[in-house]
Amino acid sequence: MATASNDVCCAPLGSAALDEDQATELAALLKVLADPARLRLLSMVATATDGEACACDLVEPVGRSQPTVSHHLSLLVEAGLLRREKRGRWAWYSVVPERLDAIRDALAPTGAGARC
Amino acid sequence: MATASNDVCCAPLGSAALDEDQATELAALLKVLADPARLRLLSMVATATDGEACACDLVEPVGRSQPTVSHHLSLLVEAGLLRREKRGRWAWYSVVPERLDAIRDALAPTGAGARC
DNA sequence: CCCACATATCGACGCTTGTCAATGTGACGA
DNA sequence: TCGTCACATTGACAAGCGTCGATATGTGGG
Repeated sequence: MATASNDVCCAPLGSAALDEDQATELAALLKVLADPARLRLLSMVATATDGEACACDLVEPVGRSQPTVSHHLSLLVEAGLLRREKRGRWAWYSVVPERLDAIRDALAPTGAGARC
Repeated sequence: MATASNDVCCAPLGSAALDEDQATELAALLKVLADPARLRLLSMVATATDGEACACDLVEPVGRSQPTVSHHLSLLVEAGLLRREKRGRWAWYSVVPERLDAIRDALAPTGAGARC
């Protein structure tokens, strides 16, 4: 439920004080990033060749159990930061750069770029 | 203890896969941001006139008790995101823009700017 | 001095979350 | 069809965190 219907865009921190709803939405997105395992998974996918990585290649290097990795990947997908594509019995993940850009813009001191 | 000795700089997500230590450090910093009350406090200080705000003017609009607000402000200061200056019996807070920039750079897809 | 005020600290409470072992669900190959 | 492999889901547990009331600390005014 509530599968990344969010659009954090257009709310730079320095342009206007956030109300409770905006803050809750942005906090929820940042909370997904604020975990070592998920940051590592995201960076591993981001730096993978061809821009995508198979889940089977992520479990061992991240140093967590397979269910834990699957759980983190699901959170990243649900937050719109990763895209999942099943091929046969493997799951391939790729980054959604726009989503990361939206976060960075939300943290901008000024009115952000011409994105909005 | 460990009062913001961090320098998250120079580790863009998309340039190389983060190791456990880098990920833990960046996650700790993001975790401070990933809370509605702290995001609101940060944005209120950022948009305040003269770039600084008195704690007494933050308690009521943020809708939390005074001890809770004080706690969140302390976390933001400890993370290096806010600067605290005591004047008489009041505490004035101002943002540390470089710190926010460092976070945004760490989330950059490429090798970031010429900051490093 | 003593009191009022602004802020910080303490102690406690529920809720959230990261983690794993065990199990479920499909997809391929023999 | 059966077994194996890749991945997701479930259930449970400990640790962390946001919150508040009560209290401590420190500052200025009368």
